[in-house]
Amino acid sequence: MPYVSEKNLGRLSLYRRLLNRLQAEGIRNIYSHELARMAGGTAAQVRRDLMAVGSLGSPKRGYSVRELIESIGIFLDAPHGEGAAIVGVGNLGRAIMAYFAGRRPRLSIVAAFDSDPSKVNRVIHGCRCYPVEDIERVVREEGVNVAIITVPAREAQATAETLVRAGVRGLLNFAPVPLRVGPDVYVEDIDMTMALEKVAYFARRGGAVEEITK
Amino acid sequence: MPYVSEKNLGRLSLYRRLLNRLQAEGIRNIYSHELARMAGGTAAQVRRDLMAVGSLGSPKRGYSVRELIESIGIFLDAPHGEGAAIVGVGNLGRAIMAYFAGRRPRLSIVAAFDSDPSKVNRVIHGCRCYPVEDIERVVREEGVNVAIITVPAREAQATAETLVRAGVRGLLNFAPVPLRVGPDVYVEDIDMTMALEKVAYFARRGGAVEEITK
DNA sequence: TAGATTGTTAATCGATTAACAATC
DNA sequence: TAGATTGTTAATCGATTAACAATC
Repeated sequence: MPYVSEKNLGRLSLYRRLLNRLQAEGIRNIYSHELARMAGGTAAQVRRDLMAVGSLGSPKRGYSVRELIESIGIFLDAPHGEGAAIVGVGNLGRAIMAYFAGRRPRLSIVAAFDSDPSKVNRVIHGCRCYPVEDIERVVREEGVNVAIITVPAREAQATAETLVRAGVRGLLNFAPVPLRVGPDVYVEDIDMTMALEKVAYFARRGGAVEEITK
Repeated sequence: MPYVSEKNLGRLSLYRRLLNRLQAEGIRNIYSHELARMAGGTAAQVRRDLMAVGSLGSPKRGYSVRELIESIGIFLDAPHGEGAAIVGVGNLGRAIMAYFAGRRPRLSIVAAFDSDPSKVNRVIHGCRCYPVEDIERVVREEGVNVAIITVPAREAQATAETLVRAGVRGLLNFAPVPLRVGPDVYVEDIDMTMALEKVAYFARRGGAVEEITK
């Protein structure tokens, strides 16, 4: 399987969503420059990205929407679907659970954890909430490989360590602190404060600096 | 004022947060390699980033924590503070309002908008909720320059256009669609689906690919 | 065929990393 | 002074962009 960079991968995820919309509209074929316009990139970049997943375009008809969705799926998705855990069922945690609920059958949140006894054992957005003491047991039992961290900053590092100990190898971190984990664990940070400060800064400076996928 | 890239700027935002914590602990000076370890980067990179804001380190004592916080602030913050608007007061919108509520005096959410009449005119997390019809009026009156978009995907583009018409020059977009705006408007996308798919992919591939600020 | 698009290679660009003299 | 750290320049790296022959 070929190597793709993080940026490539992000764009593939975006392309798939756009392609799904096109398919729903009954569109069967698409040229690289059309997809580029929708995604906010260049045609050459789209072609390069698609090459990475083994694209099969033709100069006459461009790419088959159906085939692209399929090959991106083979590339991106786990063969038999994947279940994620979420730790921290506060405002943000619940919003994220609602966001992902019933959206992607191949990548869904299958277990939630919180230290607050009043939240434990309830079912929130269709997902059972366990006490944090059960992280290791449930993660192992469910074979969970990725987790979302939405706990307060001061608990984030300990939470990450518990998850990694239980076998998690990918973390999506919403806590505004860098996590220290081993090199075999992939961490993606979503730092909303940083994002808003960036927006405010560049808005003052007069916009520009086209951002495609970041 | 010197130019900094988006990545530079993001790291500055992170450094400031780390420095604030150090200051609270009574630490007065710090070396580049110490800050680098906390932020997950290299000492050389930290020095380069700090140079951009006019750092004044000394080989003997490193950098003054107080001075760094001050010069990053001068660089990052609007001179007289800045108010942001948020459009879409659903689960995610409310969570984000809670997240930013009372946290940063220099960058706070001052107005919320929703099309649902049952939400309009209520005060949510200390912030008044207006009908979307009032966006142009309120944004102009409050001098709002940046906005957060948490509306459903199909409404995102129209929302962005309304905001830009009202004078907004920076958008933080949580809707999973690329926004088409003029080159004088800065857009930062936070795409949670893409983020989770990336984590799942690289977790399967066996982690690695150190991410510092993304 | 003619013409637009594809796959692929070469040139460009920008950011990170390495190196090192200047400094306290 | 000796030694670690700083500011700054040069080398490296990787990704994007431009170019173009091959294709339908």
